[in-house]
Amino acid sequence: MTSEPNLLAVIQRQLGELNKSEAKVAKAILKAPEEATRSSIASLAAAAGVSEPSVNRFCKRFGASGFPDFKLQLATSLASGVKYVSRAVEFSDDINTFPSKLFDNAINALLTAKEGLPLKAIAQAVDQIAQARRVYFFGLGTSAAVARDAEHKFFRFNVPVFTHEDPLMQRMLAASAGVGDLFFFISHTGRTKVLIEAAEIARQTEATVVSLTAEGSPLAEKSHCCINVKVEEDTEQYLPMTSRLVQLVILDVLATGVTLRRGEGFTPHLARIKDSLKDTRFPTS
Amino acid sequence: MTSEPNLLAVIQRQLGELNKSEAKVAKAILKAPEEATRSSIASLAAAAGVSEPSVNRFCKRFGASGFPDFKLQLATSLASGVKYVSRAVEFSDDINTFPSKLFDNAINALLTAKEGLPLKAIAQAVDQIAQARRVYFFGLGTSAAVARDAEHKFFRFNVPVFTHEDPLMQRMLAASAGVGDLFFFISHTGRTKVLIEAAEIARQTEATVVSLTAEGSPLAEKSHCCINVKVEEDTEQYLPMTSRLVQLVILDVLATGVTLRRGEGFTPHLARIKDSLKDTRFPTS
DNA sequence: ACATTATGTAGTAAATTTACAAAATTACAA
DNA sequence: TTGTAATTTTGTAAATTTACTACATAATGT
Repeated sequence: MTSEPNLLAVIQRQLGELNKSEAKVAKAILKAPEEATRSSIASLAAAAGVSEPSVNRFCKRFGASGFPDFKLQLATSLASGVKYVSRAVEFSDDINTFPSKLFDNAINALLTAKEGLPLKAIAQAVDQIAQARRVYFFGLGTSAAVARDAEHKFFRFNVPVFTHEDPLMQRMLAASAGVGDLFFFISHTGRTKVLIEAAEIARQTEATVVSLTAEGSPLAEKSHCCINVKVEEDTEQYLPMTSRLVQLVILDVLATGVTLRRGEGFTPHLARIKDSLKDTRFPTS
Repeated sequence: MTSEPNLLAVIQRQLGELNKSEAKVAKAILKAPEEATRSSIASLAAAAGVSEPSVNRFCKRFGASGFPDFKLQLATSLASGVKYVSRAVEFSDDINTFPSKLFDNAINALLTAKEGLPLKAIAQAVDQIAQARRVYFFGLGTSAAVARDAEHKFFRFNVPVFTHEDPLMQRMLAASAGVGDLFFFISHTGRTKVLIEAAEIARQTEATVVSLTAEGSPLAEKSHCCINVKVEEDTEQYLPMTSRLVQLVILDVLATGVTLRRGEGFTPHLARIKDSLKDTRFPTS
């Protein structure tokens, strides 16, 4: 399978090297690519003002086996290239439009994050968490909720986890850290002063510092291991919505990674925790 | 433009409602989707063991104008890179496979949720939150973290918000509620006893009870307004991962809804809060 | 003016769709 | 239950649309 990233770009680039009728076809496609994927060879030929075989030859020139194959490649190219463009919510939006927009943005953020996952850093973090004697999840503001979620999740893996939203507690805990302690900092911007200070303090001990934050940020620089999240979010104008979703999924990934490392023998332990919750719930009818 | 984001997920979901030969076609496609986009109607019919018109009817059932159009939609759907059907992580997975699986599952959950958004309930909830004198977000376990996130978010809208993870506090607050108070319960299963009890207590006062939980659950029944989340998650075997993501986005939707109701005049207020955080961060270099 | 390349015409093969008939399923009454 | 009518489902065959090939003509360059 050809892994050309964007067929349209390729066509655009080769425009000069094409002969007259091929160029006509190219222009017609570049003008209305979506439409081209839906039209027949006859209608595209008409739109370009050339004959059908010319269109066919054009397709073959670009590596397709024929017109249908070309349409397919074009469609895939359009889908992966355009994706869902993040759309900002406007004041003119109503109940029928803005919820979908927010969902689209969320989905888009996850798609983007998935493509650029820092697998190496993740694997390293999994190792460090699995080996840690104690894990502290620290975050502030929105990231505090993420830290809380992480606590719940990792707790089930028999890892002694702690969370604190209070910056002073975070500092004190960081100061009294030692070998086997792991400090996991969560921050979208990586620029929150008090959090960076706590990381700095932890760094002066023998503890391990891991962070889930923006690449190249002050927080990232203080860390032994940094998991970079690439989420383009206009934090200046809007509240952080999508970044914390990505953070949560990455924490799921880390938790899952730790479980996988433990192997199948660990599942009974999870089942036991599950059972302990049984009596707190009404049974399913 | 058809706004179906993921054709394969739709097919997967409707599998039960299809008749025999349509189901055969569906299975053949789900088994080898990539191949289906490249094959002719004849070969796909052969692969599925049905006649050509059956394949054609199948395509039309899913909103396509015919087989070629269907192939196109399928191709676009595949191009987005999401592996449609939620796939469980296996112990044989490694760092290269399981992170993508988790992301795919998360994306899928959001896609599915987006399709079946209970807009009416959401609009109603927005109304009630906007009118409330005080809003309490209650959740336990994983949902406590979601409640905490909601608190952070709504706080910015000048709505007096409160969260408590302690079931006893939740009961006491519920008991002393009055007109203008709104209790927002968050629970994936809707079957957590102590939470339902708190909802029951709140219901006996003049407060409004809203819940974000499973349809038809005991908690939903106690509520004036229930936002149903349709997330098929094997909570018995795995930990809830995707449901809380959906919950978070829905809370974003609610918060956005409240902002939109307030109108443009409210933006300065948000800007002020934003500014108050300025000094806590290192400036961007 | 010749060779070469480019383009179009017309015919052919293939693929898709439609119309209709047979088969299977369901609903209902005896 | 069992048989029968109504309905739905499925397949066959013909019609139509679509794409491709071979060849002829036109354009271009030498």
